Amino acid sequence: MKPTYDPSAVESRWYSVWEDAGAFRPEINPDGVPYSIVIPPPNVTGVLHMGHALDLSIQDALIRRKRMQGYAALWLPGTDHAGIATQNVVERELAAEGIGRHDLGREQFIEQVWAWKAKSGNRITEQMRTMGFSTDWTRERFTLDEGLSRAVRKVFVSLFDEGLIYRDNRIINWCPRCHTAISEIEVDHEDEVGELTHIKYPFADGDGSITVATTRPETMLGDTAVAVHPDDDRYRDSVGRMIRLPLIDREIPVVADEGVELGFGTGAVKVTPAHDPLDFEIGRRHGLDEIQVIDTEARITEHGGPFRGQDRFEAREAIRHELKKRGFLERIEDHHHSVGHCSRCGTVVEPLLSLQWFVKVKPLTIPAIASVKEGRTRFIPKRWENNYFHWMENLRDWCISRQLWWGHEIPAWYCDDCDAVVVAQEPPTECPECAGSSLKQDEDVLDTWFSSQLWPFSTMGWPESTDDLDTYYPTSVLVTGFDIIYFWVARMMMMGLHFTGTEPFADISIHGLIRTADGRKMSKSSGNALDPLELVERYGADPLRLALIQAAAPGHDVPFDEAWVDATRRFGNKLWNALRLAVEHMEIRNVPETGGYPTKPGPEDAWILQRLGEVTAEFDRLFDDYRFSDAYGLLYNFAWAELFDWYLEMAKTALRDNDRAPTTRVTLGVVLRDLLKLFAPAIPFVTEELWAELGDGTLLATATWPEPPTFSGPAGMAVFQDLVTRLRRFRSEHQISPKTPIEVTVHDPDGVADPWWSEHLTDLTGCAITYGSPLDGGGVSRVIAGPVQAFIPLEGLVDIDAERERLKKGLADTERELERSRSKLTNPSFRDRAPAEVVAAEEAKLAKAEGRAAKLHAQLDELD
RNA sequence: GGGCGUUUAGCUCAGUUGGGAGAGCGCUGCCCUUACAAGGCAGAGGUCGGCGGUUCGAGCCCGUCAACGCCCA
Repeated sequence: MKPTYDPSAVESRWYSVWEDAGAFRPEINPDGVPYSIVIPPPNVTGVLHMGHALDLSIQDALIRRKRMQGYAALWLPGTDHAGIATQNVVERELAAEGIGRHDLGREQFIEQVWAWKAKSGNRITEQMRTMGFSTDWTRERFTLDEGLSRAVRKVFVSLFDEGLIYRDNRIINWCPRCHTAISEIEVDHEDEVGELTHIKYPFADGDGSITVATTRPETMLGDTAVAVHPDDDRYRDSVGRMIRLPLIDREIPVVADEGVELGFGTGAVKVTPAHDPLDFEIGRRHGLDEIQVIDTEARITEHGGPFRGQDRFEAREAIRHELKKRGFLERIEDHHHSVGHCSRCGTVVEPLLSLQWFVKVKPLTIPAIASVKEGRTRFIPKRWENNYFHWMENLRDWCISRQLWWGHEIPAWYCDDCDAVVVAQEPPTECPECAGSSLKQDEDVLDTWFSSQLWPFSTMGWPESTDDLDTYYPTSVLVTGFDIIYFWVARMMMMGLHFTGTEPFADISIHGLIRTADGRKMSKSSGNALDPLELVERYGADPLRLALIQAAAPGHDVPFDEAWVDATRRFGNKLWNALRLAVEHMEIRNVPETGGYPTKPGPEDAWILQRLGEVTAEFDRLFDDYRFSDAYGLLYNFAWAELFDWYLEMAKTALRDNDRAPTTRVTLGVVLRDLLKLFAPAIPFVTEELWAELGDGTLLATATWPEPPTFSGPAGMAVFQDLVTRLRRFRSEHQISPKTPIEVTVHDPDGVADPWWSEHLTDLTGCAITYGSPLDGGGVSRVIAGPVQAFIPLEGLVDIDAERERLKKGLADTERELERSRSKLTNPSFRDRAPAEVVAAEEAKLAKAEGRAAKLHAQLDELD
């Protein structure tokens, strides 16, 4: 074994071994209880980012542990087709060659996208392999696979037949750069300082005017009314009068509508039904014309008169200028408001009146809300369910059609002869209304989320009735970031319940976002994003995984500091060397994969075995509660602070004794084995490599989960450790070199010290130990550990005054403890009301402190 | 405006049945002890945001104020 841990050497070796062994397939545990997770499918265009790394590290830990526990554990991988993102990527590549997608035509363009996917689409899955994630690649899925596409068509048609999908003219969010409609939640609202333009709208009869305020003066071209609140006294007399729209000279009415916000601007608002959702509703209520003045390129249409052809922002300035020139502009003031941007490309979204397909979501939300309310699916941490409820309860219909080419084509056909709309899973040959054969399919595709909302069951074969669907659906847990609870989790709940009659997952484990060390959001554009693969190169995949898992408290954001990866890599080195000590210097090899615990462990062996049992139980409890960071924190500290710092050192001593060596060797073997097993779900590579050195030739990835039997360690262990620490501190405080021998007489009136102590004490503290009566005299001091005292002749070692100071400091500390205990115990209501065991514990504490104080007093007297 | 969250050691954060505050990094002193100097040993450092309340007892429960953050409108 190399003297230092080299992650890259270790990590290149194991992935193919595991895969070849079929370790990632649930069939490896043919009799196991099913346990399943579907991966949140990353974009096929994407590369692995820190968020994926965290999300997948958690899932891998879950699935690897369950696999070791004997479950038929399925972790199903795959990617989604990411409609807009992928189309953008390919269009950009073509643009570099001077080709637009319309030059190619739809069919050829789609071929290009598939070619691109074949070439670069597996990048993220390669990265997943580098990270060591144990997904079952034989079940890999893609949202555009034939089976998943069939599921999409089936769902679309069913929802249409049930009246839950409809086509209508409504205001949608249009991205003028991506040239498609997007849904509400694909719009990012950002607060911006804009300008509120106050415009004078004169009455048509020439008698006075009404002032409206708007952040978007360019939309006035499409105004078809001015609206005021019916309760607004200021405008009571204006309602019903006509206004002559400036610049356009159209006559429009003043209407009263409760949708007008009383406090905003002047209380009178211009109404542009074709370009604002609220105005649209007002328009429908009052039968107003809907005049589209901005087109899909965000340019002014022919209805915009002189401004026709101008970009919307250009037109805004031009219109302001013209209004001012003609005396209609009253004033412009700064105004904070929120502006919608396309979450994909950042372009300001344009609300447009447009004919699109929608899902009527309200009926679907009801069972999805009930599932969580009634606990059939639970969020972890629980508080995230509030966000879920809030969103579900305020959900508006979902615009699902996208004006893209890459995606699932909408299974709707329009008859040229009779205007019938045919929605069907397979292309119809003739129109069911008029029997005409001239049918044209809808040109749009569906929102990518429409297919990924089916992911937990479409990947398992639905709508076919497959073995996988029977066995692994519903899934056990969904692990994801809170940022896609709306996009994905909520919709999977609705669809799962509606189409399979069951919740798609029992638990939803929510983790936070990875942020930069100073708490900011990582983003490609600001250049502050850490690349997980680069971190893997520098520190190793295992250290990155462990750092992520340990840093991520449930549901909280993680300000990620690279220093953590460095720390976990150093832990890896520590682990490496602990195993190297055992294997190479203690010749512990061929440890059996399971069992093998010693029947008659020595006292130090029994101690570490007891701790192993306690830590394993606690680890399992934390892990089962999805508290991964706590679970691995516990294990990390057990390994380093107890096993390595104490037991390994004690084992060196025990191994010199031929009588004790065999059980110590056995103990060390099984404890290290179980430690490797417990760590394996988080750091699979290095643990597998170390097991190859320590073990019996089996694979750790498919080994059984540890269940150590109960052991009972020596009662005096805590006192022993306390004594060791205090003797070391004595050295440290007096600056006595470790090489300077110290003769210590240990006095043990209560008989807590076992014979095994002395050799360990010598090795751990460098003190020569004799048991005996207290040493008297001024030249002697002592170290006190519980009932045990160690007497140390000071001659030639330490200065008496320095020792007096040390003792006084100890006495002061003890007296503070005494004071605290006494004040509690003298309080009668404490004795009355606190549980008996708490009172007893406090009394024991007091007695201990009193004994310690008395000994310190005695010692100080003797020194004087 | 509504909802959620955060405020604990110099920094970043844990702390789920209320019973004497923890980790990583950083810092101080000593030590190259043949597994590991990517290390060992010992240590310093906290009025757990402020105020009030419940309780024998509050980082933890309740109220209130303040600062910061996220989501939604």
